[in-house]
Amino acid sequence: MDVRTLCLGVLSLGDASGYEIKKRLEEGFSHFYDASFGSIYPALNRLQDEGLVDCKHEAQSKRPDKKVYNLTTEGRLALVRELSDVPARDRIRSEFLVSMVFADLLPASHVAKLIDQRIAEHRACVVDLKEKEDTGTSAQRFVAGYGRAFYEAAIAYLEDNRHLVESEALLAQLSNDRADTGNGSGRQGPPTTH
Amino acid sequence: MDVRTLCLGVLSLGDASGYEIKKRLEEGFSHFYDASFGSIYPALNRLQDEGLVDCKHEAQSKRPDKKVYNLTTEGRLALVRELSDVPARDRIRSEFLVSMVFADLLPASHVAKLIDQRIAEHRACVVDLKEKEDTGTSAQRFVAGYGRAFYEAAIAYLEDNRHLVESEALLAQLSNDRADTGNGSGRQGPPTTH
DNA sequence: TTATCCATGTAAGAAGTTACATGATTGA
DNA sequence: TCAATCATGTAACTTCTTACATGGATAA
Repeated sequence: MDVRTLCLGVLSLGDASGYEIKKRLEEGFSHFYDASFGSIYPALNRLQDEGLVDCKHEAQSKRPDKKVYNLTTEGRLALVRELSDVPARDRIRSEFLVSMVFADLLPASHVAKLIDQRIAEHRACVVDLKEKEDTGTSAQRFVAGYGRAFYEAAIAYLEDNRHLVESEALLAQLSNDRADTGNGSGRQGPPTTH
Repeated sequence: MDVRTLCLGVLSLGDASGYEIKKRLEEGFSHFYDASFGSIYPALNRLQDEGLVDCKHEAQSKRPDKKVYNLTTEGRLALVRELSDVPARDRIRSEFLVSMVFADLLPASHVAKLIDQRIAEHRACVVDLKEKEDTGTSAQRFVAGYGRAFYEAAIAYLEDNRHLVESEALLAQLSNDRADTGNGSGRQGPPTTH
């Protein structure tokens, strides 16, 4: 799944310019996909070369022409073909979770702050998604609800279990404080693997 | 957060070769990060050039030398510095959710199959993570639990709400069947934006 | 006998981001 | 006056993946 397919998808919901496609992605997809202008504009030009989209120029005063794209029949077929493929597994890159794995290398207060921030962000996402559950197609509401279910579960988990990483970080710190003559690490040696 | 930092992180849990780093990432991080050999080996060489890791060659019969890396003091500092940065937002690429947004372009049976598969995959993940909650550091168990909370919430949501996309797909199909004289799309025109 | 594990590495290519160029309009 | 919105586009760069090269050992 690449930016091209994403553009086709957005266009299947209504004609749009590159600029508008970006906006609609931000509104409807930002929780699980995004794309920059630097990838959208070249993608649209290529889609047009390949006959998957059509484009009408709308002259504007003192601004570049607005190029409003629409799906061709071929484009719609290409989209359906793409969506019919078995979807690749979700790819998640979470720096937050990486930080949590290594929480005992960080000051306990920092870990607490990271978790506070994360909970606040997730609460904001819940509010955002609640609004979206009142708009769009049934499918869009379904996806918004899915997102909300995730954020709410994450908030509950973090609140219930944060002590696990916060107390560990605290212990590691104490151990570091005592270990001024040590190797600079309060951690135990490597876990015996195998 | 890049592969380099990930390598430093894994090494903070114990010395390892590039090959072993890959294995440990698969075991402990695969749900929210991954890396291929093609990125790990060059990363380790660069880290060594920069003095962030050290390396001992272990001769092996009939195989390339095993290069066992360990963090230097500088490397440990670099890791802590990296983890202390405000983490970037999670990046999630979910082809599954994209397919769900456009569910009404697909046959209802296909949508049902996608959801069945997804639920099965998530159940497998839950089993996998439950095991991990019995091993590793407290922080690793915390992260495994976080993952499990997510998958369980996702399963529950999909089971409770799948009818929203499945019936929509069915309706769209019926509408398509009737619209043989139309524009090839059973969809309504673009939603009025603004 | 076929596949998987071990073990490292390179090169080509894909796909994207960031930063820039251009520039009027509008709201705080 | 400063930032944001609208509007498209290019070029340099980063980062990662995929595929390949090499090849013995071991398990199904």
